Amino acid sequence: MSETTYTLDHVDLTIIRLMQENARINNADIARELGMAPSAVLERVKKLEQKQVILQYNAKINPAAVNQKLLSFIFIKAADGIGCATTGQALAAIPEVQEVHDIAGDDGYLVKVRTADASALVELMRNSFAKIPNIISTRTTIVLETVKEQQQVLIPQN
Amino acid sequence: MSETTYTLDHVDLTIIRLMQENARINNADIARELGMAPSAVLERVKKLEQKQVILQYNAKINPAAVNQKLLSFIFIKAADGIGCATTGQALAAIPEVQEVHDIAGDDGYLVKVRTADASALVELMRNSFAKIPNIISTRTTIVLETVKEQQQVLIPQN
DNA sequence: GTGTTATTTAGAATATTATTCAAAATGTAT
DNA sequence: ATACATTTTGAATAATATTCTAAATAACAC
Repeated sequence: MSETTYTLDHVDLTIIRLMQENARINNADIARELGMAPSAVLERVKKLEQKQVILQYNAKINPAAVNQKLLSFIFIKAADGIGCATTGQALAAIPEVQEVHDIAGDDGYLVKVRTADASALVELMRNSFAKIPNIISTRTTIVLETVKEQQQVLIPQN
Repeated sequence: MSETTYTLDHVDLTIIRLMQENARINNADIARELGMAPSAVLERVKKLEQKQVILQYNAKINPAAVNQKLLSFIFIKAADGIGCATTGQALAAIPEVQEVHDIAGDDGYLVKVRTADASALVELMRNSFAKIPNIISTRTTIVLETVKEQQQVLIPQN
């Protein structure tokens, strides 16, 4: 047990909903919202962490503040065999790469990358991407403006 | 003052680095790492929040645990005029839409969407996307497997 | 350089919050 | 209904955040 099938009740869902919006909310505030004791909330949170429902708590940093102003998506065609994840792994190892998705269609990956600017992107592609053997081709899409970017998932009400 | 240009020193960067990985880290632990007093760390954190360097604290929820197993990227071609952000706004208003990026090239948006499954995606496109006037065409890419998905930004060492 | 002012930090005191734990309550299965 | 397991409560305790004043440091004018 303990991984895929863990049924979340109303209490769990409320906790998740609140913590998604503010990971530093305290147990008393959650407890108030739910009409239960803080210690019980703590138990729930611990269980949610253990069951890997809550994966991590992270601070969302303004990319511009740390000089990562350019966001790009890169489609990568790879010569990997079926089920061979080498290229994906190599891409994931690059710190500037935030996301690597194996996509349906043309044996490809969709990669999300943050760099300071266009020249830093070029440099990254020359230095890091070019070193990955199985990459056949890349197609880069530059983001002009991000209208919305949230990590939060839609939580059912129940 | 207070928005774009706020220079981050070594202390700020260390705080950011630690909080990115664990938003619930306590001030004493940060202080220990930095060799300074917890109260001083608190001041720094407050300032980083105020300056919008730290934007939010959020819990990363396992999408599968809340029945959002399908991740898709959708390219959307829109008939918006230059600088007209209506379509982007409309897309951003959809709860299943996690990201909306205005991309260079073909007057388009790249949208990241989470749904329970393929039929829920179809339903979402019929019900929500189809109601947005300026959308000319869409091209959907289904994610088979996510190799990496992090929100964390690369922090310079300084 | 000196003096002046503003900003940051340290450290102790206090307020909040997390955590523990035993007992009560609730749920589950037989 | 009984037995067993799980969850919750509420009070006690531990840990942490927060406040505040004085000291230290930095920034700046002269």
